[in-house]
Amino acid sequence: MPRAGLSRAVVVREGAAVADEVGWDRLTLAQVAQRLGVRLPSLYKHVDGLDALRRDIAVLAAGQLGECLREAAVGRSGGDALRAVCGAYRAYARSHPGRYLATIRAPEPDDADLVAAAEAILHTVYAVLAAYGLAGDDAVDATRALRAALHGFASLEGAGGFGMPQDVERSFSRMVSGLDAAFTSWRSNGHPPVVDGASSAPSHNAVS
Amino acid sequence: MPRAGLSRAVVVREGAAVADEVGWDRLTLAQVAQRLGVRLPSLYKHVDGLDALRRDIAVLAAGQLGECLREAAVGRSGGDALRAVCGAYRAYARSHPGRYLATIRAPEPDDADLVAAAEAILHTVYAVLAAYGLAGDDAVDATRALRAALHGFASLEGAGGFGMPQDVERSFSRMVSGLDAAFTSWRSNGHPPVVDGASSAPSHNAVS
DNA sequence: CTTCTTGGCTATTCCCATTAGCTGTCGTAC
DNA sequence: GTACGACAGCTAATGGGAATAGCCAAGAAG
Repeated sequence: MPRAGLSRAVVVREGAAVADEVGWDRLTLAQVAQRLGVRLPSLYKHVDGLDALRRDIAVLAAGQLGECLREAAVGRSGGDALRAVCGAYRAYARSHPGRYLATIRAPEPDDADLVAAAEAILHTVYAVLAAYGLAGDDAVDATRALRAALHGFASLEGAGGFGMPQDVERSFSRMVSGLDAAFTSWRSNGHPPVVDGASSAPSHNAVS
Repeated sequence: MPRAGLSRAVVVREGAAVADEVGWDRLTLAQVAQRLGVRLPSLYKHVDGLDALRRDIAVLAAGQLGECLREAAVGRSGGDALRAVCGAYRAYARSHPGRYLATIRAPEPDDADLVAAAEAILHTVYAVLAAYGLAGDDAVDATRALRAALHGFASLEGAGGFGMPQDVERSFSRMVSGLDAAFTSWRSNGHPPVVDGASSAPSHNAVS
């Protein structure tokens, strides 16, 4: 019975690799064990089951993503920084699709490590937005819009949702330009309430 | 052995309900069968397994979402229509979280029904964008940005990603206003390439 | 060398998806 | 009204993954 030299870090790293290759939702302990040349139950000596492994991968990924964003932002500001951060975000999502999806799940409030990693990302984003003169509630709204646009783009791209032949790079570049323009004139006035679909007209179809 | 009166439509409807309640990724044939008062293998008389059920739910959901968007857009134009459509999109995602996620997966090109449902949605979006004078490649880019923003917002909201106390309604309204402004001045010039995170600086961390 | 810790193992249980084959039911033809 | 055939739902069985319990040897500590 030669020792395999496992550790939590090794298992998590391999789990992240598996997630990137087969997809976040198809991540399986069996696959991780096989690739480590070990029987499945052995993993339980290092990780508390599949859910715990997912959480650990999320911590790893959030840390890596945060580091990528920080490196992209450093030394730049304004639209320059925004472009760099957006590009780094998309690059990470493309190169590590499994890890990337791991970063989306909201952390449990009592999960200190994951919360810290998420806050590091937020910190970089706030720094970028500060160059636009945004702070407080304005910054919160802008951050949400930025995250939505970036995550939506990365997520749809990863799911193969951009089927049309037009250049995806250009679409992304234009979206980022739109964000830049929006943040440049990001004032709190004149935002009429959005009409809710359900109340805008009686529904004839079977949506319950 | 009293007949349960099942049919493909009934199974798919119940599957959609289960997906909304327990989550798209936790959808299980066993749960659907139990709620229909039937043994699991009986479902195979109406549906070709779990993957096929997921596809059928996707068709159902895409049709419903498309109908909601169409109803929201009818009789409006410009920013008015944009607001209504965005609101309807988010309302659907909130009220049917499981079905909603089903609509994201890109349809197989040979899946006529699903492609048709997706194109119906696209048709409504194009109609809205036409009021901004957008067509051709401009419309494609704008559509991608719109879908990214809407999907990202809905997805993050559904995942509990907006943890801060600030009003989410207002954040959404402001994002839609940003889209409106962006589409109003959506010209094809002056979009410098986005800097890729990996090439912007040597990476010190272990991202592979 | 002895001892204790512990990493990896086998064995087992449970749950879900899937397939094979049986049987009772219901619509239909006569 | 009865016989028949299609078929809906069933039981049984297989395979795979997650998780737990308990064994046993490797390797460090003394």
